[in-house]
Formats: sequence, C-alpha cells, structure tokens
Amino acid sequence: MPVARPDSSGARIIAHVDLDCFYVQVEQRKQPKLRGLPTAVVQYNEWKGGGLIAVGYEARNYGVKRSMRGDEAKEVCPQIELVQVPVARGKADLSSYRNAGSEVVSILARKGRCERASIDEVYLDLTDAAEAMLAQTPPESLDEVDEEALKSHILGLESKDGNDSKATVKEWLCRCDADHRDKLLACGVLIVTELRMQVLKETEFTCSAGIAHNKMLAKLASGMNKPAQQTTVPFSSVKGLLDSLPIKKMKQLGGKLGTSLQNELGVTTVGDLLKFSEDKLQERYGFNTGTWLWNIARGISGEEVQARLLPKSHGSGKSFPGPRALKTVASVQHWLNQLCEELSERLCSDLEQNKRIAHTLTLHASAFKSSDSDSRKKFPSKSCPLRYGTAKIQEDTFNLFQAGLREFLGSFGVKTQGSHYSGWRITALSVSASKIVPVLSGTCSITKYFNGPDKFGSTSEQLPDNFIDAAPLSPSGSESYSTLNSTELQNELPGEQVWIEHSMADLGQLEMKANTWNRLDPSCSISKQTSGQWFHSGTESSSSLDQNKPQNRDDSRMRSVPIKSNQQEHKKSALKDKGASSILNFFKSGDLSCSSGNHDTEHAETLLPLGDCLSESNKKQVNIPKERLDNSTGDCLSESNQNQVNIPKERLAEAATTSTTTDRCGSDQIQQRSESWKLRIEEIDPSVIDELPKEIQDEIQAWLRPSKQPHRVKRGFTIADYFSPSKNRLEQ
DNA sequence: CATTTATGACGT
DNA sequence: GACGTCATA
Repeated sequence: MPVARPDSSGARIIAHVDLDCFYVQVEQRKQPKLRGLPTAVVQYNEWKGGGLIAVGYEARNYGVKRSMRGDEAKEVCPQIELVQVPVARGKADLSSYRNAGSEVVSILARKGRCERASIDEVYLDLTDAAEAMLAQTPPESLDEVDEEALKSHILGLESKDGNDSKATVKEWLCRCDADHRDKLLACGVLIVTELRMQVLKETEFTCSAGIAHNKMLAKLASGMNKPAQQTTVPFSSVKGLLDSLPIKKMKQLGGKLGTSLQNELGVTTVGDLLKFSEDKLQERYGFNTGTWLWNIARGISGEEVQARLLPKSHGSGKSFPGPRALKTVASVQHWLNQLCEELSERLCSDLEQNKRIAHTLTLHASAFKSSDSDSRKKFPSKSCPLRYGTAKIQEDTFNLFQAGLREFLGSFGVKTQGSHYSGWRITALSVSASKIVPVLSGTCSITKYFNGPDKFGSTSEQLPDNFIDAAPLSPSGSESYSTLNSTELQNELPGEQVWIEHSMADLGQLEMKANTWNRLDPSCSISKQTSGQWFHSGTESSSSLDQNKPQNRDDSRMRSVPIKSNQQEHKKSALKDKGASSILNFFKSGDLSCSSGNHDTEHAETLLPLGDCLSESNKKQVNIPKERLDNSTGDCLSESNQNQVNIPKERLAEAATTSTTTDRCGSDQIQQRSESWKLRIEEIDPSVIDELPKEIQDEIQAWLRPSKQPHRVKRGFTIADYFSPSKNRLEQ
C-alpha cells in the first residue's frame, strides 16, 4: 500500500538514555559515603591535581566543570571529593566504568531494540512495546499513573507554575482524544519510566532520558532535564523546539560543520537552516550532508536504532603530554607493551564472554619532530591483521610503530647525532582492535578444525609458510615493513649498547632488575563451561550472539546482585513495599549507604622492569646482545595476571564456575596448563578462517558483517518520512 | 606540546 | 582494506 499521506501509523518511539555523571555515580556506588557530597572523578593527580573527567551535580553547583584540573576544582569548591580513576599498568583503567555500563545496557535491552551508543548512553526502539501497551493497557485506561512518570517533562505542554504539574502531565498521558503518535509517546514515557526505575533498583544508577519519534530528537530531549529526569518531544512541539535551538546543540554540529554553518551561512539556530534550499545546502556541503542538514532542520531523521549491545572496537591508549613525551624507542616499547597487555586482556574477555574475534590491529600515535624547528607532524596510523596472544600483539604493534616511525621521519632517517636527541617525541600512543566478528558457534566442525587432534597446535603449519608470520610484517603503509629490518633501524639510532643504556636512563623511574621477560602464552583460554555453550548450540542461532537479547556476559556485578548482602535485599523489598518508589524516595530512604560492599579490587600497580616488557622477537629486532638476554629469560605472568586472585590448583574447578571477570583470565590460564584438551587461543589466527574448508567458510559468510549500505539519499521526503526510517539510510 | 581515553562513522 | 578526519563525552 503506497503511503503518500502524512500518516502517523509508521511512527516510531525512540528513547535515548543517558547515565548522569556516570563515572561519579560508579565511584559513589563503590564508596557510598560519597553520595550527596560534591564529587568529581579525576585521572592522574600529579599534575595540577589531575584532569576532571566527570563532575557530580553537587559539585557543578559550585562551578566545578569537566576538564578543570583538580587544583582548580579545589579552588572553587574546597570540600570537593576527588576520586581517582583506577590505574593499571601505569595508565587509566576504565574497565569498572565499562562494566557498569554493561549492567545498565542489559537492563535497558529488555524492552526493545537497544543500541549501546557509548559507555554511558543507549538508544532504544520501543515502538513495538509501545504499540503493545497501547493495544492492551493504554494509559487512558489507567486509574493511577506511576508517580515517577508524572515527573516527566512534556515539551510544549504549558504549565501553571513553570514546571509541568503532575496533574497536567497525567492529563496529557491519559488523554483519550490524543492522536496516535501522542498516545504512543505516552506509552513510551511509561515504559522508559519503568526502565529507569529498574536501572536504579538493580544498579543504583540514575539516568536521564528523552523520548521522541527519532534518535535525533530523543538525544536532544535526554539532555534537557538532568539529572534523573526524562523529557518527551511530541510531534507538535518539534518546530518550536528546533526554531530557536542553537545549531551547535545538535549532534554532529558541535564541531567544524556547525562552525562553518554559522560563519559561512550565518546560521545560528536550527530554524535558520530552513531558509536554505536543499540544493543550496548540497552545493555547499555535498550531496549527503546537504540533504542531512535539510532534514534535521525539519526534525527529520530516519536513522534506525541498531541492535548492538557490544562495542565495535576495543582500544587502549595513553597520552604523554609536555615534558613526559617519549623520546626513546625503549620507552615507546615499554608503553606499547602496557597498552597491548590491556588490549589483549580485553580481547580475551570479549572472546570468552561474547565469542567474538577481532581481525585488525591498529596503532595510532601522535608525535612532534623536534629535530628541526619543532614541527608537529602527523604520525601515520598503521594496521595489520590481528593475532591473538599478548606477546604477538605486542610484537606486531611494535612492528607497526617502527614502520610508522620510519615513515614519520622520512626515509632520511634523521640520525641521532650524539646519542641524546632522538629527533622525535611521542605525545600519545594507542592500540586498538577492530573488525570484531562473532566466531561461529555454528558447527562442531569448526571446533574440530581448531581443536581437532591432528590439527591442534599446528595451525601455522596448515598454512603457507609465511602466512601468519608475514602478515603482520607488512603494515599497510606505502613501504612494507620488510625494508625496515633491524639493521636499518639500528642505523637510525644510537648503537645498540649505547641505545640500551639510554633507554634505561630514560626509563629512570623504572627498576631495571630485568630478571624476567614476558614470553608467556596468551593469558586466557576457553573454559570448559564456556566452550560447551559455545560449541554446542548447533544450528539454532547462537543465543549469545543475538544482540537483540540481553546477554549474561557480565559480570562480577551481575552475579553478585542475587547473592548480595541482606541489606540490599531488604532495600529492594522495602522499596517494593512502598509501592511505586519514586527515584527521589529511593535515595531518601537512606539505607543505600550500606550497599555495594565488595566491588572491584583496586589494581595494584607495579611497573615492570624493562626486561619484562620486551618480547622475544622485539629483542631480536633491536639486536640486543645475546648475553643481555640470557639472564632475563624467566617465566613471568603478565601484570594483569599478577593482579588476579591466585587460586590453588585444587580449587580451579570451583573457581572456574564462580570466577568473576577480573579473575577469569587468571584462573583460566592456570586451568589451561592443567587440562590439555582445551583450545589454545594463541593458536587461533583470525586469518585462518580464510583457510577453512569451503563449507565452513560458507557458514562464516552468514556471520560476516553486512556490507556497507550505499550512501545514497533519496530525495523528496514527505511528512511520512518524518517518523519512519528511510529505506536508504541517511548518511549519519 | 597539559582536556584523557575511549568510542563510532564517513570519505577517499 | 588502509588511512585520515571528524565528532562526542
């Protein structure tokens, strides 16, 4: 049935949910005494008190702002509680926030398609749930509406006392003469209220939300009333909202495009955009962007909520500002190794928990060339196929760095005259893993391929000689790595002896005992339980891969909830007893403070001796004299494993079933040694999939990411397009 | 060269 | 597929 009329039957109900000052909330849950106090989360406090990355609302009242230094915050708010971000391997460790975000996602995903937009934001498509509610128990049929729902803000709903009074809201929610869209929206409001209360009850986090007919408006709305409130945007108030909305407030227009709009076209508000024809906008900003601008000026956004609960990439990075910039290859290698350790650990968890494998490893760096005229220069990003195993990731990453460095310096190879100045300073490093695809649960055949008796442990022999080893040696830069061999590198650097000494001097803070080195196998394996699930679910589509379903992948917290302290259980039932618990009451009830007992252990930080950080291959590459190596070949656990609970072997079986995220890798590793049948992750090269038997490859095809949609934009939107996703998705 | 450290998306 | 750029919090 062709739809050319302004029809609301295609209306979607989209919510954007945003955790309030999330990192602060995570820290306050961990340390309940901080609740109610002006609090901020700060990372690294050495320099001017560290940088603020999250500021609680109490502190905002004193004028504390994100990205003040800790010291400045203390000036405006002397009583402020500054909590430090956990540190592991000498860098900020955001895993507790990531995990907390996962808790929330798994709750929010219960009522509809859920897209994890960032660590603390999700989009929900609640259309079906809203339609269902409207069909079964429409708001107008309710005698009573939840108190919390009555605190919602309805954009454009005039109110007597400036704020929407509850009576007015209730009337709006329950109007029986409302049009279909508004009724659906009312259902959305109730559903989101419910979800937010659920989040609060199960995680102790508050969030704010926007409910509208598309993502753009939902996102706008979620930020309008914070914290712990929600706002909905009825169709009828869209124009009023956008007309006076500063252009920079729109997602995507906060940067250069927004500035250009302002400067070149004199556009200050979204409403100003209406003056320009689609052609004009396309002419200036290109076809896709032009159409996109034309649409958003009218509140049109067809972007769909993607069913995705998991991140598409993992990265670990660190900056080295000012005088801390890295000047030697050894210090770079040290930090790369730290970053790779973290990355590897996270890849490991992702594989175990989500059955996904990353295929691409990328190195980013930023650098200054100090040799001549202190010019800043782009350090090229480099990527290569990703091989699992900490040591391999470290090795490949270092190779990528060297390739990048060579390109960065130009083929002249700025020789370090004297042995002091490298000619370059690295101010940031990051390593990331992308192209993450589900590993096929599909068949046992793939299991056998990896795990089969004849093939086990000899993956590389199945392949062309250089298949595995050569790939990482050919970063995608214009020059292949092979031309950058160790000899050549040496020529660009001080002699090896000197170089080593300088490296050590440069890493002065580190202890240079160098008695061990990290030649360890990757620090995780598939546990029996997990691999059982993984490899069993034959052709029935693997449940854990279905991102539409909530996943049980997390986590210490999730597991601890049911068995949590009595207090917490009492708290919950107390709340229930009170009937509809309002969010404010939740906190007023007062006994929150005794919750959350045992959260993450802090990560004891230990700097590894340099020797620990050089992988075998790396040492070869820099031609470290053999004698220096010999005494450094000890066995060692990666730092992350050292942080983990040491579990006696006898208790391994038990540990494996109760292990939390934090200790899983550690116990598994030990387990790996004691049980031989298990899969060695190290031996799984993602590239190997290409080498699989044809029938398996075919299965794999089904799981590969869908090919990119063409960036075509259909012209001539009708009003109907306002709500429904366009077939050809708008560019971003 | 002191907004860090993640993320995601698009263009070429 | 690789890489650069932009955007957001």
